[in-house]
Amino acid sequence: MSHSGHDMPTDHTRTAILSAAERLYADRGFADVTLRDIVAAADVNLAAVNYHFGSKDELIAELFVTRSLATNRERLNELKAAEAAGGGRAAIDAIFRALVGPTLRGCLGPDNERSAAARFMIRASIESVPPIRRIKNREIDHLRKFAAAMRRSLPGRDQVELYWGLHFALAMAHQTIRDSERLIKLSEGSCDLNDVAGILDRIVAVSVMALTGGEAEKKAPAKLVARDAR
Amino acid sequence: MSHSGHDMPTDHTRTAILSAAERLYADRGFADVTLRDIVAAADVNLAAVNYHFGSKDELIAELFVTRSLATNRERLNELKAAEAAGGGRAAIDAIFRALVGPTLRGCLGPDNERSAAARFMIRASIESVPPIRRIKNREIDHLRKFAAAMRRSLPGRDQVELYWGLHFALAMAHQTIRDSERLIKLSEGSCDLNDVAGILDRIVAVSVMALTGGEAEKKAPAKLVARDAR
DNA sequence: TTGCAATTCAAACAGTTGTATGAAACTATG
DNA sequence: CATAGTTTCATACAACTGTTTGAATTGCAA
Repeated sequence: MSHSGHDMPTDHTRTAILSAAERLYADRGFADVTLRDIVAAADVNLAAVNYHFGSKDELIAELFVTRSLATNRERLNELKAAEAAGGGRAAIDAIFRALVGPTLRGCLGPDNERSAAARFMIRASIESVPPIRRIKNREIDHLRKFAAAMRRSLPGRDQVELYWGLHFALAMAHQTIRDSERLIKLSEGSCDLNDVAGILDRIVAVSVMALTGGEAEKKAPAKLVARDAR
Repeated sequence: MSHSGHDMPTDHTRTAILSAAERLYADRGFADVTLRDIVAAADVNLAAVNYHFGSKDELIAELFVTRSLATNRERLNELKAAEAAGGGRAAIDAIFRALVGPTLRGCLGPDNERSAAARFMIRASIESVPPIRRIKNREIDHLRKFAAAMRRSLPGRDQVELYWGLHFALAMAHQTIRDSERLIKLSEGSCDLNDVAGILDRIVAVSVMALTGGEAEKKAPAKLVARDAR
């Protein structure tokens, strides 16, 4: 069989390249990972990359598209669930949780398979390499769905405030993943980066406060100050 | 004259290389800027880089060290001023302002000279290139001074909370600089990235809230919700 | 001017990159 | 078995990287 060759049940070489490339890119960034590094890690021939993917850029693009769709699906699932539970209007903290939870759990969690995938996405969001830049415009449309959910959740708020809240939530989550090393060194280990649920609570709580401001927090989204004692 | 050659009054070639490199690195990142790009922009000979700096890495290192010292000095000046004004204990919002203000103004402000310098520093904090990685450990010591100031400002707080506050403040500032384009696109221009003072107020206000939690905000650090109408 | 060091320059260097090639090895059908 | 199609492999290629070289050019002092 395999006349067209894009869905062989066990396309060993292809998947070996994909997972090796994802892990290497996640660990060392796009800049200093060469095709020869990838094929060495995957234990396949150099020409296999161009044979199966056409070019290095197309390999990166396929990696990014796959993971991007998976992450977006996961986030939207959480969002839909939250909106269904709230009868069309999700609580604002649930929206933030759906937005940053999947990536945060993926990057900081113990599962190493997911970790490579999530860290790859963080790399992709930072190091702007051409094949990814071309695709990444779709992410705006994805975020717009969260902005819409926030509008439904807090209909009174100025939209600008909502955008800033979204922006800050993503900022805190991404920086925590990207630069966790600095936080650990700075705090000399007293900030526990393994407590993913705690970190998620913390980021969500600050994001909610950024929106609800000094007002009485109506929904008691998370126990912020009581959290640190862990 | 010029026997040792490190302080010629008008070392045209050297400074031309430095400023061209800084601008290119700031705009396009370290990955895809070659020495030939730099010398073309600076309008000097290719060999000049190795003659004046020894190697590409040493050029990057000099650029980073210079800007890093300048930024740190600027931040510490603001911090000292705030602590002096408060009699040894700066207000927490003033500490945050000293921490993220210089970079934020430098990157988002209208001044193009400073802009290249500040955006270069952001690049350096993201794309981890070897010559910079070796130096960047000192930044921890620099941040420690701000952690100490925060401890003096809020002596009751758990230190872990302070570290997270510091971390989140930097996260919001950096992401705002790095990914301002996405925020503009997402908000369809309704988030005004030219209002640097407003953005600074906003980041400081959220950072303070992250620390002071749901309690009554004792110092009314900034008018958060009233800001957006501009 | 002469002489000498500092600087600039064009050219070439060795190494690495992504990609292409054509022969070999494999796979499964006739 | 034979044969056609797919996949692998070693190897070569052209382009580009940072760096070096040695000859020109400059600038200034004696």
